Amino acid sequence: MPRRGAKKPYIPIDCQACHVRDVGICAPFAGDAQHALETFKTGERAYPSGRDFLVQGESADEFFTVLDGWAFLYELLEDGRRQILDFCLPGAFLGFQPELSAPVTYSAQALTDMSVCVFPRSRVADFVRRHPELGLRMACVAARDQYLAFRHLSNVGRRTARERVASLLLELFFRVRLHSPASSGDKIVIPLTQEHIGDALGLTSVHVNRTLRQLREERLLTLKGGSLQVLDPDRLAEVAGFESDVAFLRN
Amino acid sequence: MPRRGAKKPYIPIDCQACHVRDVGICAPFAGDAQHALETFKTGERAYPSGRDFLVQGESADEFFTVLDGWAFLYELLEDGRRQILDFCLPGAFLGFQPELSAPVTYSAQALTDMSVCVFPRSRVADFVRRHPELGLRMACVAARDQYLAFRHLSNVGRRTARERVASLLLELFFRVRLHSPASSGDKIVIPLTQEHIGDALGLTSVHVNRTLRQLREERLLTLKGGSLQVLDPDRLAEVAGFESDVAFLRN
DNA sequence: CGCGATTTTGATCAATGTCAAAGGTGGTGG
DNA sequence: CCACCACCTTTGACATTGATCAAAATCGCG
Repeated sequence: MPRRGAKKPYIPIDCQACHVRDVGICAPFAGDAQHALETFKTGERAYPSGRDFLVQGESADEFFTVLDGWAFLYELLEDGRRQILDFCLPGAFLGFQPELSAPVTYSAQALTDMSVCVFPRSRVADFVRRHPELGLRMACVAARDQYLAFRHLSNVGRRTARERVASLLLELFFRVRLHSPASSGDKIVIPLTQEHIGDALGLTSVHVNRTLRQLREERLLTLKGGSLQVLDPDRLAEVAGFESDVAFLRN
Repeated sequence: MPRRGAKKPYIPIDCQACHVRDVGICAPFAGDAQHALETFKTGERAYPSGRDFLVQGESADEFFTVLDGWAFLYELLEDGRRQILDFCLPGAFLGFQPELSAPVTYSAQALTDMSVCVFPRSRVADFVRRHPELGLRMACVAARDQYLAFRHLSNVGRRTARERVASLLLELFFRVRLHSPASSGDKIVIPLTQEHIGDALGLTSVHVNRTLRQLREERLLTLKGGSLQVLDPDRLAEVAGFESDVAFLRN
């Protein structure tokens, strides 16, 4: 159980300079409207790798946009089994709850050192009243997250281990390349252990390992030391059972 | 593959009389604000049991609130495997998309004869601008749906067949009793086949059957002819691995 | 009464989990 | 620079869950 400690101090920064300003929750405030957003956000904050910055059942009075680094959302069963629900990359919006004042329904842990943009729950209703675009935008972002959760559910419920692993890695491959301008190569950095992959896919890390070996032996991909290399994207997509649509790409 | 045909004619009705007016998307318009909603909704519509009223990949220019009856959302893999994503009861809001003009990302099928309230996508942005509460509300409802999808994912990814079946049936038991005022007894109507249950839980209908037999033999529940009787809610909750929280109840 | 859909059951099989141990790897302190 | 440690990966042997295939029983309904 990773330590949880005092919150890092806030580091206010202006939205104009933000590299995820056109993405997620912030997209509707392009250009001149951006100073409005600055009145809403509380500031920025950094979390070290491994930190649980949201804990299932505890109350939180803020939500976040990821600025840098990776995180993941997860649920823990009583006996310790863990299900990873989603991987969060820069631009992801998280911590928003069905009831604004209710405790959080999932936990979130930093996978790398990361920084987030912090918004106060207490002022969201008021802010949305003055900027209705934000409300609609949050609904759209939530709908997209639902879509991703549904895809994830289909993977876990109806696909084989092989298909699941191929599907997750390919999806992450595309998502990362979308965000990193230096996205040319067939290699990305992916800060996951095989245990993370297993917990996301409903598999044992041991079985993930065997599956990865198989995919490696077929020269489809390489996963080693936090670096994923996709050798044959087309054939991998076939294994993953992707239909033509790669629509989940945008963020 | 169920038939899909001409749309049923619209049946406009006033919101004051609506029995789900305090629920889902409509909740913020309680009382006098309700006539505003009436200017937004297009009308009502009926679908017969078995009808696919949303089809993955097709475009739709409307979204819905369920008024009566059950539906389910699902995804189909190329080879016919089906994953049921969610069961929709009266009050459920569905069909809203990450991009307002994009095609639907899942299919929806009526489980019983049902009626829905229809909203036009084309006017939502405009309406939200005039009624910001709706935007926030949609975001909250979407967040709740995400919570349910996450629970579902944890069930499928990290629980045994026995736990999954217990968990799904207990959840539906509570959800139904919440909505039907005559919710006293230990018996509810549940229009699912064992195949539906399997497709929701990532199991074979054969295995669902064996699991149900086991639960029946332990005098935990009875599922027969569309009627679910929960004989021992507490012990069933234990099997399902529910923590104390039954927070997912509200709609 | 008869038909199609669903449920039930048995026999067998395949995918994935469990347990255990042996390599690797990177980081830290001496 | 080395030794050690914690954590991760890899592999093997074996156990178990749930899938598959097939057939019978049952049910709802026209």
